[in-house]
Amino acid sequence: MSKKLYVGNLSWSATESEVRAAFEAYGTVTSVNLVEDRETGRARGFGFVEMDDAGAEEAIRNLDGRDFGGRNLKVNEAKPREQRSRW
DNA sequence: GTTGAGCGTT
Repeated sequence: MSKKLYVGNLSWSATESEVRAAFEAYGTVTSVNLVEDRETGRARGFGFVEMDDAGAEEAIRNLDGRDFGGRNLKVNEAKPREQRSRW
C-alpha cells in the first residue's frame, strides 16, 4: 500500500532526486513529482511524493518542519486530486 | 540572475 504526500516550502533549486533521497530514508518511495509553474516552467517550490503507508507517516513526522535545502520542509498528506484517466 | 503561499501534469 502507498500514500501520497504533499511537500512544500522547497527550495527553488531542490530536485526530485534530493527529495526522493530524503524520503527514502524513511520508506520506499514509489514516485516523486515536483510541481513547476505550467506557464513559466519555473519551480513552484512544492511537490508530491508517493511512498509506502508506514514510510509516509514516518516521513511526515521526521521531515515535516525539518531543515531541507536551507528551509523548513513541509510534509503533509496530500489531498486526492482527480483521476488522471477515464475508467 | 527576480519570487515564497500553497495541493500538480500528462
